[in-house]
Amino acid sequence: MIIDSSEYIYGLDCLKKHPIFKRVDEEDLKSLLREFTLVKWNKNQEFIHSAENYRNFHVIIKGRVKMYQTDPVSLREFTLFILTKKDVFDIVAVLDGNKHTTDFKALDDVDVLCIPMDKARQWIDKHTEINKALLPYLAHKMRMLEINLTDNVLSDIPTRLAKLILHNVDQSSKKLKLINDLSHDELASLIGSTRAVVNRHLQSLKQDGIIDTKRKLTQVKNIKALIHKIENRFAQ
Amino acid sequence: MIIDSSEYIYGLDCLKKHPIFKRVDEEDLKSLLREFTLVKWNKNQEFIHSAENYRNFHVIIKGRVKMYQTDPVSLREFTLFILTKKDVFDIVAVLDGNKHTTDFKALDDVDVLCIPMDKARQWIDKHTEINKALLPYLAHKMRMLEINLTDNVLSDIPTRLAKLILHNVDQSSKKLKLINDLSHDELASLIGSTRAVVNRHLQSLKQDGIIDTKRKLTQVKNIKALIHKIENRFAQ
DNA sequence: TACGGTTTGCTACTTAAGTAGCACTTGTAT
DNA sequence: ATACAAGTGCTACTTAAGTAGCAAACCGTA
Repeated sequence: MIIDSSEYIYGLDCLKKHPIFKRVDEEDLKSLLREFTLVKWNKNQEFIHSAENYRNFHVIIKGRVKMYQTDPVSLREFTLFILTKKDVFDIVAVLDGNKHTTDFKALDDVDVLCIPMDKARQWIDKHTEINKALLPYLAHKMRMLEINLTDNVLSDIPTRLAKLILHNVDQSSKKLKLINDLSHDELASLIGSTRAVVNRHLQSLKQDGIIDTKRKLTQVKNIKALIHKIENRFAQ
Repeated sequence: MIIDSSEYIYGLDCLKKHPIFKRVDEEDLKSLLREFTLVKWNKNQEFIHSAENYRNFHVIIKGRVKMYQTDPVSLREFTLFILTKKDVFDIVAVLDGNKHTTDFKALDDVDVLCIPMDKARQWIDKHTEINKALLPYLAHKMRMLEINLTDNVLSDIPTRLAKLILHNVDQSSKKLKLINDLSHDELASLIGSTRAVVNRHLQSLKQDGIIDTKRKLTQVKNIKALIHKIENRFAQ
């Protein structure tokens, strides 16, 4: 990236505010930024793990990226994370050096800062102070994955769906964030189910007055009832 | 821990060979070891996350510890990891400082090195070189969790069970390790199912000549057929 | 405004996972 | 040696998840 270009200034501004990078010495940050490229992805663009251009490390500046895996037998997809502004990927592949069998897809028009894996690895190796920020970040992701795992393995589909919605309600505005405009197919992929089944249970939530749905838009009307549904699975 | 006690020598020996601690300067390691206590847990002893004595960080020296979560509604348990020699826990709680809703249970008689969470945190903060070993360790666990998640959410139970067995076959000896002597209840907890269902499918694997089971002992007889079962779920 | 692709809503059907219950076996402690 | 707890094998039953297929609604755009 060329110094003092508009991209450079945009990128530097983002990294300075970034929870992982903000404690890095500014000169080191600038040297790192020179290695980055600013890349724009179109909505719905996909990045399959077997592809060549895959071996990069990314910092999301704008938009959502879903990280998912596909079951080779059933061909069904499961979304591990919806990554957004301030997320980085794929940090696991950077750290252990192995190829990840994970695919990525842009859910919006996306801006990412992009750097080859081995350069990222070298930089981390030299600037070990970054580890202090990386470890809590990774720990947080790990914890989310554990919750995801337990919820999705032990609960039935209506409960998984209710939990998915509850976890994505903004506490203050009471509106859905991050997943509000996803299709039923995408929602199904988040809870390991299928379009038809998700639709079935969304209808049921709608009938109970708990949510309101329009095309690609879900809103919560009654959070208390939603929580009650999760906590009293057997009493319905 | 008292310097040069038999416990101390045992502990130092373990840490020196430990993938996470072996690169730490020996004097630093000794100072750390003085803060540790060697604790022995009996087989089947449980550690519930709400309990007080829970706020420690541990290094496993001997035996297996299962890390699991319980669904508060169905009361069914799901095993996230079977931790063993050279594993540490709970590193996530150390790193992000939040309480973990995870429980632990000793599957064998277990020896652990034990240190209060906040002391572990302080020590990591001072000796940042440990992060270089911690990050790949955490990344590896994360990757295992992702595989666990995708497998257990997208596959049917016979496939989950077959994958569980396959992932735990020792490539050279062809014998099951880590899970060979677990009850059907414990196996069920590893794939998010129930005892009766696991038993049903184990019988079917047995009838197909793929495995051989005795009380608390499972052996694989035909790995190729096991793999075939996983890859051809629909052609049976 | 007409077209095609995507998304949604719904019905009917199939199948596998979960549940309950019981008898039998095995290991361990007394 | 006996009693008891834990683990296993099995039957019958219930229910919810997945599948297939179709029609209507919606959106962008030619």
